Amino acid sequence: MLKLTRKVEYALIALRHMQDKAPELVSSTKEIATQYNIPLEILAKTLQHLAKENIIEPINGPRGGYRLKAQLGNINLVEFFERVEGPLGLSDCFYDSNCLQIDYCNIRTPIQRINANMMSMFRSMSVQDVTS
Amino acid sequence: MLKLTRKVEYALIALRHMQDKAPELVSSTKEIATQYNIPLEILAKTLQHLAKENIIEPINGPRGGYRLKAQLGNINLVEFFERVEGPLGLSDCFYDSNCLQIDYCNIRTPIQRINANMMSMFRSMSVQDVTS
DNA sequence: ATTATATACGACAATAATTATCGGATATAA
DNA sequence: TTATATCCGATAATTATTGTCGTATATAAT
Repeated sequence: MLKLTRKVEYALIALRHMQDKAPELVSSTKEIATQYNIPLEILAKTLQHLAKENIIEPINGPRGGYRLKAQLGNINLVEFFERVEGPLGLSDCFYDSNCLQIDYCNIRTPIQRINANMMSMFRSMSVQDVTS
Repeated sequence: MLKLTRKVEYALIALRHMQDKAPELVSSTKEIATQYNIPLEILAKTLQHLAKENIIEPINGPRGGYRLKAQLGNINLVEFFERVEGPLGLSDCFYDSNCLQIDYCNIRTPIQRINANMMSMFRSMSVQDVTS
């Protein structure tokens, strides 16, 4: 409960890895997977996803890989989580409503309040706060 | 990702239900399950758990059920979540360490910082903030 | 005492979410 | 032309969550 997914963790590890290099240098999936002991194929998917989101830039071919494209300081953590994993919320009744309790639920409003607190906490931090 | 479990939600629904009654009145599992459309057996387990945790008091036999025992204002949400679901954290490397990345991980410290923020946010609210 | 209704609880099953794998395609530097 | 890299859909395995079943125990009402 209340955990990050591996995908998000792998994404952050990779971004921090790239951030630690000079900006023009390229990091390959294999290089990152090896260094941090991450399954290659999963990391590959994750990086492809980040590339589609224009957070990193892919370089094809041999000696290719990825390098940072977006300003990590401009992406807050709610935005980042949602771009990597989709809609965010303590309960899914906040963005999707096939919940059996929804018609009678007596905690929806208070949970929504707590959810707002959580969101605003994550929104107050940027990806760069994790990668520096 | 970052969701509450149903078990926690059911527990909060039940606690709020009890809180809405005069303190000496008893609520049965069936009554709550019916009213909020919660699977009876699961709710039963959840309430047994809350009883073991001394958060509610069981009354056996016909016309039995449960009523509040603890002061909900004195239980903060981190404590509550942990008493219902066990150890809490954005990643499980904070309380259990068979993570393949742990030796090389470059985001452990920053994630721990964010985790601390999240904890302190949840610690600043009590169960009563949800049930009132 | 007997019965009906309630909690107690271990074992198990189903479902859903997450994590991981496979196969083959395209791009490009050497 | 070849080797190395990204790209990407389909699928499999694993784990976590959610739900079910069967049976035991407690007790109020009759």
